[in-house]
Amino acid sequence: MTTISDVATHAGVSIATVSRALSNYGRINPTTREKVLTSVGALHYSPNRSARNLRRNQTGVILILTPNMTNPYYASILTGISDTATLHGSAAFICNTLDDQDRTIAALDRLRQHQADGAILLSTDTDSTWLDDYAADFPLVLCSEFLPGHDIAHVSIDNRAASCDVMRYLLGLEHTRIAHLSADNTYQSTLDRLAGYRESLIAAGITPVPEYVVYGSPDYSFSSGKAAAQALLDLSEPPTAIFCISDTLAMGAVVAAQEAGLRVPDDISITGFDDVAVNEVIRPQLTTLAQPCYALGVTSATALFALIGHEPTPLEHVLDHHLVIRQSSGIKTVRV
Amino acid sequence: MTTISDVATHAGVSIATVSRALSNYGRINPTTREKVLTSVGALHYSPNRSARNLRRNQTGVILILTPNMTNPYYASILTGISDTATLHGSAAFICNTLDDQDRTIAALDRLRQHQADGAILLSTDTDSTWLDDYAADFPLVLCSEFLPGHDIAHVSIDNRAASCDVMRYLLGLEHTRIAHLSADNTYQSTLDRLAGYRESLIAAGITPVPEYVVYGSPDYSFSSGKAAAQALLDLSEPPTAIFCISDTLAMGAVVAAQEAGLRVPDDISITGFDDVAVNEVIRPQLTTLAQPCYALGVTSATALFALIGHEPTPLEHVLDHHLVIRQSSGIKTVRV
DNA sequence: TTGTACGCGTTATCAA
DNA sequence: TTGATAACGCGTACAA
Repeated sequence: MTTISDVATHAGVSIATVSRALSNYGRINPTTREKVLTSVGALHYSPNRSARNLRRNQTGVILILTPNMTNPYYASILTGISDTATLHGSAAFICNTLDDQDRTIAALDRLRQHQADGAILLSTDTDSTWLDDYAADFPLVLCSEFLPGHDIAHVSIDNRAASCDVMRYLLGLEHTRIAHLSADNTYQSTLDRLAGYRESLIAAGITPVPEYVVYGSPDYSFSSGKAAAQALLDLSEPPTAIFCISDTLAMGAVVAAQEAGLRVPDDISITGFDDVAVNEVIRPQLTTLAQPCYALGVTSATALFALIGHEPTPLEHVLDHHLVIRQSSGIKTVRV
Repeated sequence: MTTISDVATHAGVSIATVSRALSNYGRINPTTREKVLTSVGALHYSPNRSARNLRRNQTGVILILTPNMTNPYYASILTGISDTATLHGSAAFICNTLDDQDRTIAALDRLRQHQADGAILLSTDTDSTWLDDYAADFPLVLCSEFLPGHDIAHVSIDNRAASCDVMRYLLGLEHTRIAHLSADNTYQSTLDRLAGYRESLIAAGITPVPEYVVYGSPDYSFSSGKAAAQALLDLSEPPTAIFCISDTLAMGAVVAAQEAGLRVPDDISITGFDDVAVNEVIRPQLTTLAQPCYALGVTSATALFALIGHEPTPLEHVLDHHLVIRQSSGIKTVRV
């Protein structure tokens, strides 16, 4: 293990000089600096981060907590965060929490242990009130999801408005029997999308049908989407459009419709949410509400570094969304 | 920031006693121990990892380097690694390298900087000879891919044998015009699968047709698979079966075939590789060669911790694979 | 059984 | 412009 004093000896200077040469702190003779850097190269020296962190009381590391890597929705967000971290001279390390509270807490405890400067959470159930304790003491940003009424910084789209956009589109296609394929979790986004759905129906003068609201699994699995959609199609008066709150659920709905002998979008319209990359794989291609994933990542990380640097930053960041119209939706046709 | 001496003061003992109470080092009076633990709880004390790491010269962190999070193939591997790390009292942090050499090197430099005890690489191009330098100095394990002829620990299946299994299956279905949809990278797995394909043809007395070997993008993208498959279907004598070296490529091939008006598997058989979870989404469901992803992760992590602890561990771990027969393949039928 | 004191490798203050 | 030196918080010989 080569240390700073090895370099000092090799270069014939003091450790203070080596440190200065490396961190550009204070004035230093360019010639000395060169000499030091040569020694650094010759000895393959890298500063010991533990020692540096101990002294500086900061780590140059941020943590990203994600419930599952399977969800393609996170891919661009993670890239956005990583890129921004690099720009700030930090590393972004991802922790796979698998939606397990013990793992989540274990990861967040790394903050208390001075092993990371801050953390970004990629999913937050609305009952995670214990988060307040961490947010009070450490830089924390919630990405995509957040806890209303809590003073924790968060970045997301306006899910209610986005939901209304989807509904405006479907209503414009003359659909009146519109179902909502939600998920069995308490994410704020889930609640907001449901609220937007209900509001839009009422605003259009349509009485919401309770049977038209069904739920997939908490993690939006394909099979749960398929099952929930099948239940809808088995109704005596099935919907002519299904508004799904994730692309994976929508894929399940598409397959359910096809297996029921229905053509998408001729017989039934199906829309997704998020616009994940896998969408290109499924046929028909999904009409979906696109989230600005990369920007969500960048914005979250930027806010986090502001918190870390004790710079002012708003508690709430709302990013723009847009509807992407593809093949899985169309104007309502009369059944033969 | 509460430190060990705060706890010592609060408990009315010395810092040595606090340290002993926490790390179970040496003899300590149970009563004193209780007293200390009470103070620890009251003060919400957590040891400063930087200080501890500096002193112990180890971090309790391993790094996982992954080229892209989009690839569902990695999901179970990552879980296997994380679970094993937890068992060893370590945390597994994931670095998104995006297949970028600078990012990869930056991540690996964390080892030299004493910010991680070891690393697992989830993809390795065969020209990454600079890896030897790191492997010589630090615990390193290659998962799924490896560099033949280099002394770096690795865990994978026998790709050549797996390829032969796929071919034996297709040949048993009486296919003779079998194409190979490979990828434009130099992964050892890619080369091995191609070798198994060629060998099997020759062993079956079939002369390999150069036009039947086509290439998708280095990262196995859906669209590249679709394009490559289209080229195959445009041949004057198109294949009756396409052996793809990834599920994503196979999905592309399926769509290409369908758009060309072919039925899968009636008109053409298509097989994938890996058996990633998204497979349940695509119809027809893919026949594919399943890799033991979770076990690959567990085995890699176990080997890494052996290296970290200077325990003996074989350089090469070969895990079992198996063929999963689903809907995308069938017996060769005569075209009408 | 407990406490004192040194050192891990840095950074940063202060004096030269 | 440089060097000596005191922290940073913890673990652990060694002494008590």
